Amino acid sequence: MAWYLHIDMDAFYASVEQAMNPALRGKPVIVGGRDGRGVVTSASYEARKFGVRSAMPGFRAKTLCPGGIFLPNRHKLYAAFSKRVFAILQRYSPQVEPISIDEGVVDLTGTERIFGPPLATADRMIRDLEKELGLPASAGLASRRLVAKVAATLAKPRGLLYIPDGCEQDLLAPLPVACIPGIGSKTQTALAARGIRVIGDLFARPELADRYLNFSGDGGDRRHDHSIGSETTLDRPLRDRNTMQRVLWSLVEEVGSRLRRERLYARCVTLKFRYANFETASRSRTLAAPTCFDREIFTIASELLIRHVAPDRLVRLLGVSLSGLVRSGWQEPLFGYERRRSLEALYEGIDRL
DNA sequence: TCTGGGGTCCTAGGACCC
DNA sequence: TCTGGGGTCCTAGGACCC
Repeated sequence: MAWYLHIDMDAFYASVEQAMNPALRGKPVIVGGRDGRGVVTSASYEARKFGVRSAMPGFRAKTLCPGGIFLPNRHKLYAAFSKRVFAILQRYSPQVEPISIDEGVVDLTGTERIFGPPLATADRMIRDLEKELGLPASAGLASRRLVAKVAATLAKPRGLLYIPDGCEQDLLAPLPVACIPGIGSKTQTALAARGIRVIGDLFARPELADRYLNFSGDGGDRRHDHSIGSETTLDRPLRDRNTMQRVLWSLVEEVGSRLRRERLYARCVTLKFRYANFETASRSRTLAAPTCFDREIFTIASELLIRHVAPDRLVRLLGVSLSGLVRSGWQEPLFGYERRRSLEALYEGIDRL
C-alpha cells in the first residue's frame, strides 16, 4: 500500500512575514504589488477575506483592502524558510520531493513501523511546522499523488484530509475540473464548451480522463530541461534602442552569473519581448558550442533584438533566457581549452566581487 | 490604476538525414 | 517523374503553475 502526503504551506510568503514579525499576526498582510505595477505574490488569510488573491494587480488589492499591510518580496528569506520546512519533512521519510518553494510530496510508504499510522505522522509533521517555524500548513494523504494534491488544496487552510483507497471517485466527482492541476482557465472553458464541468464528467469520458487525470500516480520521472532566465518590465514602454541595449546587458549579466555559479554552459539563447499592447513574442538561437560568457550571450541577444523587435513599436518588457544547459562547454579544439579555463576563472572572480 | 517574474511542459511545422 | 516514412533538431507560441 502506497502512501503519499502532499504538503502545501498556507499563504507561504505572508506567513513567513508574520512569523518573523509578531506584530503582523492576525493582520491583512499582502506581499508584492506595492509599487503600483506588479502583482500580489501572497496574501494572508486575513487579506483574502477582502477578496485579495495572488497574481492580482497591486492597485486592485489596494482598492479591495485599503488597510492591507503591503510588503516587498524577500525571496531569500522565503528560500531559507523553505529549507527548514523540507528539513522537517525529511525527518519522517527519506523520500521527499520538492514541488516548489512551499510544496512537496512525502512518500510515507513503509514508514508505519517507525512512526506509526501515516495519518498520525502527517498530523505530527503539520504540528512540527507550526511549533518550530510558526508556519501553518495543509496536507492531503492518499495512495495516489494526484489525489493527495487535490486533498491538500481542499484541506486549506490549516487542514489535513485523508482520502482512503476506493473513495477517490465519490469525493472528486462533484468538484470542478479546474481542481485538477494542469487544467487552467483556457482548458476549463474549452471543456465547458463540451459540457464537461466537474471531474465526474471527465470520468465518463475515458479518452479525456486519460489525458487530464493522470491516475497512474506514482509520480514517475519528471526530468526537467532546466533553463535560466531573467526578465524585467521597463519603467515605461520605450522605443529607444540604446536604453534597451543597456537593459539587455544587465539581464545578461544576471543570467550569466547564475549560469557560472551553477557551473553550466548554455546552448540556446532566447530573447523575449513584449510590446506596450501586451503582445508577447520570443526569438531564439542555438549556438554551435555552449557558452558561459556574457559577451557571447549579449551579442546574440542583441542581434535578436535588432533583427526581430519592431523599431517603431513601444516595448514594455525585455527578457533573456538560457536553455540547453550542459555541464561542460569546451567542445572545442584543445588549444582553446586553457584559455577558456583562465577566462572562466576570471569571470568567477568578477562574480564574487 | 492594466496585467511580475521565475519556471516547466506540450504542440506543431520545417529542415535535414537516412 | 511529385515522391515513402521515420527520427531528430530547431524554433515559436501557448497553457499552466507558484
